[in-house]
Amino acid sequence: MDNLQVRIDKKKLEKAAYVLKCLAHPMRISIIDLLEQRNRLTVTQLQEVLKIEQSLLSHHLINMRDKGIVSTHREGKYIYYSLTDTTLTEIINLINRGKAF
Amino acid sequence: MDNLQVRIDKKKLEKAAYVLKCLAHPMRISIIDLLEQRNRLTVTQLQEVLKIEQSLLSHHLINMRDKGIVSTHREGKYIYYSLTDTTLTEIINLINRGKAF
DNA sequence: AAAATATATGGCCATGTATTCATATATCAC
DNA sequence: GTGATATATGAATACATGGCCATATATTTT
Repeated sequence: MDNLQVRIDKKKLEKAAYVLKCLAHPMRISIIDLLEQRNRLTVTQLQEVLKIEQSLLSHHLINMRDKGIVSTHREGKYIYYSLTDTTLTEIINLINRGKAF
Repeated sequence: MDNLQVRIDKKKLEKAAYVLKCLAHPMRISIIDLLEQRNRLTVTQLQEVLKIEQSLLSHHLINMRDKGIVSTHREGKYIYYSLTDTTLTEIINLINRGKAF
């Protein structure tokens, strides 16, 4: 009568941890919040709001892109970033309400 | 006309990142999944299912407790762990569906 | 009280992450 | 093409984290 087990398979656990690791940073949460409001933003636009160094922002964005959280689209000299998955904003919204946060 | 800004205050951003960091690990996600199923479990019970070294599990649990994700209750020689916030399981459920994961 | 069981703690090491700085590349304006 | 702007990259460093081992503490059992 002890059929307790983890219901999420190993691959999914690892992917989830991998992506969550990416959410787990104030600046990246901010980026998600901003992209939720505007759908797409350039690095410069993000930089203006976040007031951080260009290369640091770039590192964060590329980190997020590598993990599939955001996608990019070039238009001339600008590169637009946008969210790939609304799940992310739902998570952020949950966090905004949860008492553990 | 550029009233774009981060809608989450700094304190909350930091707390959220802090807690998310804790979710961002396969073993800890597993622990949350198990606690969702049984409400409360001892370290030994978790250990049996997870099949990991005792001290490692203890480190993870204490990490989670420090971050307010789980709470403990001693009964004799056993210590029961349980989730403090259903938000966490909602997040795990979202992850299980989100395409980014 | 001694032994057994359950859990926590602390040191160590390897690895991962965040940040900064300097530099590279791509595109645009002239 | 030159210079300016937008973005990425890579090295260096500091710091955090995960895992392992040995040991400590608390409680129960004998």
